[in-house]
Amino acid sequence: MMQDRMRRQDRKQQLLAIALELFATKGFENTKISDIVAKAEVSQGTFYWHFESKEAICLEMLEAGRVQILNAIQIGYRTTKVDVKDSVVSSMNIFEHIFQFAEENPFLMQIILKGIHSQPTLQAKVDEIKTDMEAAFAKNIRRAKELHMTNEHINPEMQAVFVMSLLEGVLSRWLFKTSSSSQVLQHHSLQQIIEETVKFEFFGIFGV
Amino acid sequence: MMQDRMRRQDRKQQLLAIALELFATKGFENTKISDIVAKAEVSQGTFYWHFESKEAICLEMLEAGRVQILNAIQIGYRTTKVDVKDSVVSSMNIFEHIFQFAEENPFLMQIILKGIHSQPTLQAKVDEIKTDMEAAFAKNIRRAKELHMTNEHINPEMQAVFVMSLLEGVLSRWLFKTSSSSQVLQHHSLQQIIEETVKFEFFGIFGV
DNA sequence: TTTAATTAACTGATGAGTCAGTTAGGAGGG
DNA sequence: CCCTCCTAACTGACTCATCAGTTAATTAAA
Repeated sequence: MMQDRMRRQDRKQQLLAIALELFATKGFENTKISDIVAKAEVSQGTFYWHFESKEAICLEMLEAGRVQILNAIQIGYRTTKVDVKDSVVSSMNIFEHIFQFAEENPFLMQIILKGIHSQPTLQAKVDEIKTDMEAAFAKNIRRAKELHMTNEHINPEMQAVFVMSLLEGVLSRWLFKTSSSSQVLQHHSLQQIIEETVKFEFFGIFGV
Repeated sequence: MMQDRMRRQDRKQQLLAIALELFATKGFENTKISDIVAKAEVSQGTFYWHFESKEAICLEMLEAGRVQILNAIQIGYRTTKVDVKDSVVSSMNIFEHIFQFAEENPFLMQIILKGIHSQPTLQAKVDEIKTDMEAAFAKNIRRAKELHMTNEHINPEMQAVFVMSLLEGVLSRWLFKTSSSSQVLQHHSLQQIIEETVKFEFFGIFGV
């Protein structure tokens, strides 16, 4: 038929976008190349003209996502903190940016949060992204410690693990609204969720 | 060959144990029925005499695991709390029991933490287990609130989300030692990890 | 002699990746 | 402005390995 021939990059982007959506909604294993090409209305050969393999397209979109996410976090960090209040505000900013990013890129975030445990190479890439995010948090906490805004005895790397865990858990439950688990977050606005999470991050269960 | 014919339950348990290990280490998708029966040194037909399908064996072992986990949590709860200190100690107990359980049942915990996102039915079962765990946490926090040991304004269900997120994150990083991500926990004893986590749970980043 | 437990060879669907051929559309020459 | 010619982009039917699940025959034990 060949009614709409595209420029190389356009078709590639189209296939990447479709694959991203299908991988996120149906899962990597349950997405056939034939599903992707059907949605793009091209033949299977076209897919393999643009991409080496099923793994290759996934790796490419994860790498693109990694860059985007780190960028979103960096933006959130652009605040000079001098006291506890600033620190809380800064943390809120980061969470807000990440949640906003997740809202704009739900498919990417779903893939990262679920992982692709059946494919070691792909899971390694997912882990790389998570590690990068955690490192960004650690850096921020280290800075807060240097400014004597936290307890002297804390280990920033360990606190980063806690913060990252918190983020992953809350983001998952917020993003996978369909899931039967944890309807709690449905009754709260995004702003409330972020506020409560950051409050917990700083003051724990006993609150302020 | 038929050198060792077993009683029904014995063979079933053997296959369940082997499947559990393989599903945890190689993943559900990457484990063939032929892998399972090879390790058990029986033929493929034997597998299907004991189990309806690959999904069925997995569902059965998840249900068995669910019962065990909830039991482990209940044990941890057997403390009467009257003040903040008791509450912290109780929380430590629960975490200790769960970590101990995870140490004794690493394969089960690995499956639950990773999820089986490619199989909706199985993932639903995993979600069920997580929801049950979260509900157990919520119950404990609700009790603490009733005893006026927490801020009046907290939402126990939401706090449970935070605690569960914390647990999932820390447990994953502790259990998947091989993973390149988060070497931090390697430098700490289990006791230290639990202590730090519970401290964060109650007092947040600013510590005591 | 019955039946619970097992075997080994089989089927059938599935889906990633291949390949020989086809066509749109732009570059360059006349 | 038209006519080649080239090749990037594309087609669709094909291959081939893989693996969940089946079945008819066989055997240990009660």
